[in-house]
Amino acid sequence: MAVTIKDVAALANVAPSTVSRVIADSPRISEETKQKVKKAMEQLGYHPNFNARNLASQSTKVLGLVMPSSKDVGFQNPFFPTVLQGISEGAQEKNYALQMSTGKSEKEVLDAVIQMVQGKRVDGVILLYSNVDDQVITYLKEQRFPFVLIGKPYIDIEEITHVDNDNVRAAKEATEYLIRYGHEKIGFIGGSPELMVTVDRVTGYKQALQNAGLTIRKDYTIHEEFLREGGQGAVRELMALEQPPTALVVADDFMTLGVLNTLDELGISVPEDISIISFNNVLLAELARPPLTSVDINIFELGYQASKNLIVMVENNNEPTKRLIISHTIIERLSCTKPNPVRGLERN
Amino acid sequence: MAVTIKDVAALANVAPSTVSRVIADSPRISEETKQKVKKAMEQLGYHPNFNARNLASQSTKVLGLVMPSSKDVGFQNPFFPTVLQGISEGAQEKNYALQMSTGKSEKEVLDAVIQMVQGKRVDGVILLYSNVDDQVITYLKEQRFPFVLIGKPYIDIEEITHVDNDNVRAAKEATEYLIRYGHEKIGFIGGSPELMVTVDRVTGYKQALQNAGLTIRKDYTIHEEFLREGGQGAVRELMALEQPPTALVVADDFMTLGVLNTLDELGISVPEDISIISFNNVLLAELARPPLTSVDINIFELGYQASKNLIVMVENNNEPTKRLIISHTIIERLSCTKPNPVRGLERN
DNA sequence: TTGTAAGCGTTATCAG
DNA sequence: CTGATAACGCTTACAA
Repeated sequence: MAVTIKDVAALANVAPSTVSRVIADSPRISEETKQKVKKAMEQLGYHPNFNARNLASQSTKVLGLVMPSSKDVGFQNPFFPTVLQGISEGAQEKNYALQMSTGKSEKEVLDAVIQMVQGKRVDGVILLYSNVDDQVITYLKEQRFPFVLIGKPYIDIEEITHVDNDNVRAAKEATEYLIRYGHEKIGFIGGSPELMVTVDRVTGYKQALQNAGLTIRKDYTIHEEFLREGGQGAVRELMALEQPPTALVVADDFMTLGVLNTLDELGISVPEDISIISFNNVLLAELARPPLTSVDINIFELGYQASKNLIVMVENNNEPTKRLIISHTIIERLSCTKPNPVRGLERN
Repeated sequence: MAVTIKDVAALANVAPSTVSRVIADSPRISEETKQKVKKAMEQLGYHPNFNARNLASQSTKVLGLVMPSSKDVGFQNPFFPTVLQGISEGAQEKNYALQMSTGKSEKEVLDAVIQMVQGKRVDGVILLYSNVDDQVITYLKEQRFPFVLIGKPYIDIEEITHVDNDNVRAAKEATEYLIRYGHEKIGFIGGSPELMVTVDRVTGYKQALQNAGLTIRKDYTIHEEFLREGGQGAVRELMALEQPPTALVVADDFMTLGVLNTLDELGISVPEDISIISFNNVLLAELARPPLTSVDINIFELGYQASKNLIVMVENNNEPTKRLIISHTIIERLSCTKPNPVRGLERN
């Protein structure tokens, strides 16, 4: 059917192995035949068959991507397209392809991963999320299969290569940013406490309060099951307190959108009545009303470093496990200002 | 290294070919040996090697996904995660895997596709976008390689299997919806006129106006290069007209977010001063302020049907080209109401 | 520097 | 119904 290495060999008057060497850009081959072969490949429009190559070389030049189960609303988070871009760029640079594995349930996801790995479809795997007590991680470790996690592992942190932000520091700085504005009653709204990001960000938030000598009120920290309905009640509760916060740290831009809505319904305006700083700095942050002051966590870079490093792990066997910390920056926009004294007293 | 078909054969006391038949669930094989072999596979923890299988069978059970070049802002549109979910589900049902191809420029994307196809990495391809004069389509057609397009092709519409909405009807209905509220001055904001979606939606918008006997004003139709800065100027211009529209048809929820912002800056409120109906009904539409009345185009289904149909094309050679139209529905929320008579006069 | 030949793990074609 | 055996297209010792 298609043109194979043999056809090229025949046309160039060399052995198939020579052609193979040219493809691999082997050093020990004369410039002359190299050119001759290349010309023949050109002429015939030759493209190597990956399946054959993979089979022979026992590797695929493909990275597997494990997404959260698709029923997860988090899937809709603009975080994913961006991290994908980063991964994709890192992979492309080294000529790796990307294979996605998804599933409707956690079990389906695990099965898909097993197929990928055992079927030798991929050389390594990137996990785009991390659940508590994750089966996939357990499996991958047990198989000693190369993988990197984007985010922070729950367990065996020293044994799992991962790329993450310093989320506690980021949250600490975000909170301090509000404190510098003079806020003392600062609330925290985050996602499921089962997510490490949430845990880290709450920690940082509390550290900042503590350092500043502010009291940490338990009723100031709430967890919504990610936006939508969830947000409504939570924010309402928070604002109905006798001493409602004058500023909010919200763990995710997308979530902030929901918070903004509820606030609007309550007739509370941002930043006049309440300041908000949030996280991730996705395109949305810029488009929100008001534009959000947000901690840019460099999503693209998270993905880029993940694939970059996975590839070294794959290519140099026995790479040490690493922890890569991506930097963050606070992007100032219009959602923060000084506390409103009037509003602060209003309910005393 | 790993356990192969031979090991299974040895343990089960049959020939490798028999094992292969069991895997393929061949009908002509005794229930007895089938069980025997299955037990052996179980016992050894056997998993077929896809590379070997692909090589021998000349097919991969993998579908290729072609995304727009990643520098494209459109990449950030929440449209993608959703359509991916649909594609993924259709693929999973038939045990197909998904391989992504991306690139920073159009050329890189084309190269990636060529690699996929020539390298026999995939059995078919799904295009998640369609550019005018697209190289990828040209290439795929020329190779007679199975592919389906999500959206509407620019050319050779009868020869390209695609799944799309009836965007002109959808836009017509959306516009009529506004007309029914009593609006007569209706503007249209859409993306690049190089995109078929935009073209179709403008067409539908104009049809509705015409049918209703309303004049089609040229200065009422504007195209922004997708949100952000673009939106600003355009919306301002529109609202600065002597007779500014009292309602807007906006071609994309994400874009509407930008429009909403500019409107807010201008002190124009939705829907009191101006009504807006938009398209896609992504999660964002629900979260916007006010919640957006939006045409639900069934994004998931677009993806689902795309992979479903691509798989039949791949498996039954010579399937006829099809055009699949996915239904749409207007989801009413709070961004539309009757025209505000006061505002209408204000500038006369 | 280049050629020969033995795999890589399956599937597919024939026989039996 | 099952077993040999030849592909599939490429890589990689081992020779030359």
